Amino acid sequence: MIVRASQLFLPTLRDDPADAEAASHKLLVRGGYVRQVSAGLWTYLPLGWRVHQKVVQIIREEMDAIGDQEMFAPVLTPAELWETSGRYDIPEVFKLEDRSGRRFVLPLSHEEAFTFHARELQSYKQLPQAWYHFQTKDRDEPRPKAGLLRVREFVMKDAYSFDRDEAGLDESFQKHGEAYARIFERCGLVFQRVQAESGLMGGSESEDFLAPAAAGENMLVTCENGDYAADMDVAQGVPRAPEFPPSLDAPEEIETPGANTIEKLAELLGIDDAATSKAMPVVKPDGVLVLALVRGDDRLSEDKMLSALGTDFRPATDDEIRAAFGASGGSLGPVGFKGEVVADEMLRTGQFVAGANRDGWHLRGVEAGRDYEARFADIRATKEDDACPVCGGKLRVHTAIELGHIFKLGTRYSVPLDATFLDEDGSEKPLVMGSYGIGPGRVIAAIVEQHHDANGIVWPAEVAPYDVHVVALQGAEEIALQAAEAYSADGLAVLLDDRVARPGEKFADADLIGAPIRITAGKKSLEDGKVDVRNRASGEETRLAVSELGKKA
RNA sequence: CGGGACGUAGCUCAGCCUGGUAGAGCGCCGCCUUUGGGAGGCGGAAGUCGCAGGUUCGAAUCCUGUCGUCCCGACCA
Repeated sequence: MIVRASQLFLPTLRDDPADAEAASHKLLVRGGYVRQVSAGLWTYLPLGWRVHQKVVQIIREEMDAIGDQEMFAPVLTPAELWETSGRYDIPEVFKLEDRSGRRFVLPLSHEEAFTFHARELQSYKQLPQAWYHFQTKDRDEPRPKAGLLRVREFVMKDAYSFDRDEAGLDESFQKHGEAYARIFERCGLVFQRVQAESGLMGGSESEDFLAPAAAGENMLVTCENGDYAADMDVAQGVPRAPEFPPSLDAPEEIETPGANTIEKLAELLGIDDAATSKAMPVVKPDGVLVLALVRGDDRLSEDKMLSALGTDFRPATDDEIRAAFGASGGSLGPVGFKGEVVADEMLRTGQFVAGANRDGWHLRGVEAGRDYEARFADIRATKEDDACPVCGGKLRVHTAIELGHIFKLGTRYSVPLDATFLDEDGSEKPLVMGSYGIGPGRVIAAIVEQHHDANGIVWPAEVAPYDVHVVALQGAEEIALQAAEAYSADGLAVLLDDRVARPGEKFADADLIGAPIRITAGKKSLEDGKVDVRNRASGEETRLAVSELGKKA
């Protein structure tokens, strides 16, 4: 196939768009791949849609390879299904009505619709089943960002598996995880498969596929030795051991004027900040105040705290703090606090400096169990330079893009939507479900984040919009066309730049667009019948006769 | 939803502080010249300065409101 640039809607831009910061955002807009319609709403222009279709095709092939069946469910979904599943009141759900007032939602994923169809599964003999589709998802995101990375409407490949039991689900889950790894490998991505936070809506277990990238929204923790990777929200790094001062038989009050941060406190007392504790009062939805306690050099992980409490929470207000402790933030501690204390595991042993619940005073020698009672849980956030829980190596933290997420849903949807089957023993059981999602648009953004240079995009071969970009310089149009035809005859997609433009402009656009191979036909070609073949990624260039071109070159 | 920034030509921006005939570069159209890394010349088209009020003889400029976009945070099946 040969496409002529002179006929193509390919609006490349010389300048970065003013509102872009992420590399993928800038380059996809500049390269004429996508355009923004409104916040979080994007049109794929011809080149962008070609890349999207390539990613879709890779996903389709790998899903089909594990036996998943492609189908297609509507976007518009009756509200009742969502009320039944309990997801109708999620703030991100777009809601609308038809002319007679019947209510609908625009799904943020299709669990309800697919579970609705799974009601037609009746016997264990039909199981397992796995179905998928590529369909538009709408989400009323509070803050779309970074071009294609977080949008309000996008195509998602979402798959749903239906098994008779947990063992079957484990198998389906594993199969999909392996297919996902193959998909991202074929897309040329560097990624990590990690345990993820299941979230309030999810089931029992979930895993993320994270691609390290400068513009990511997730935090990926990896070991320098490559034997540990986890999402920051659930990572269990091992912090260094504190240098404790000599132990005391009982806590001792000490005046610490102005020391309202851990930094100032450690400096004032001349101690290791890891030998202090930090108190953070939080309030549960029922109004009960709980004291979260972590080591002075640690930060509270809100996700872990959420799991430990089993409920949402918010920071306490200054008034609430004063009422409960008789002191202000900066001098708070667990000793004497009449309420629940959730302390990080790191505070289980040792004596720490803690706030005295008296402004300007602290206690040293505070020991859990002796001086206060606490429920222990892992509530500290893992941080850079923590030790790897597997090998003790150093942990590194990177920003990363969530490429895909696979969930064990269990019976989260089959029970409320009454999707059951008859098992071998004649008993009626709910289907055991998994769900598996990939956003091709986000995959594209991640590829660009990982594959670009100062001049533009450097597409991995399997997802490039065109395999070959032929630059026809003035006078060499005929030989350029021959070169294009040589590749096209081998089944490759060719972009032929036949525009009336100067060489520099064509080269710059070719670099920006990022096809793997660039062919240049110029006046030298008229003399020797050869063209320049340039590798976009390496910059290597060779001269070949037109007769030598094609897949082999 | 909290904090911040920005809305002027297709794009990137200046002008606003200190009110007085709307600007530049790139792009676009025509002609000429040039042609292996975003050339040059001449001529031309193109903006109700986001929108609505207000102040003023006069508002892109000052004030108020509102909408939009981006960034940080919260949120994120």
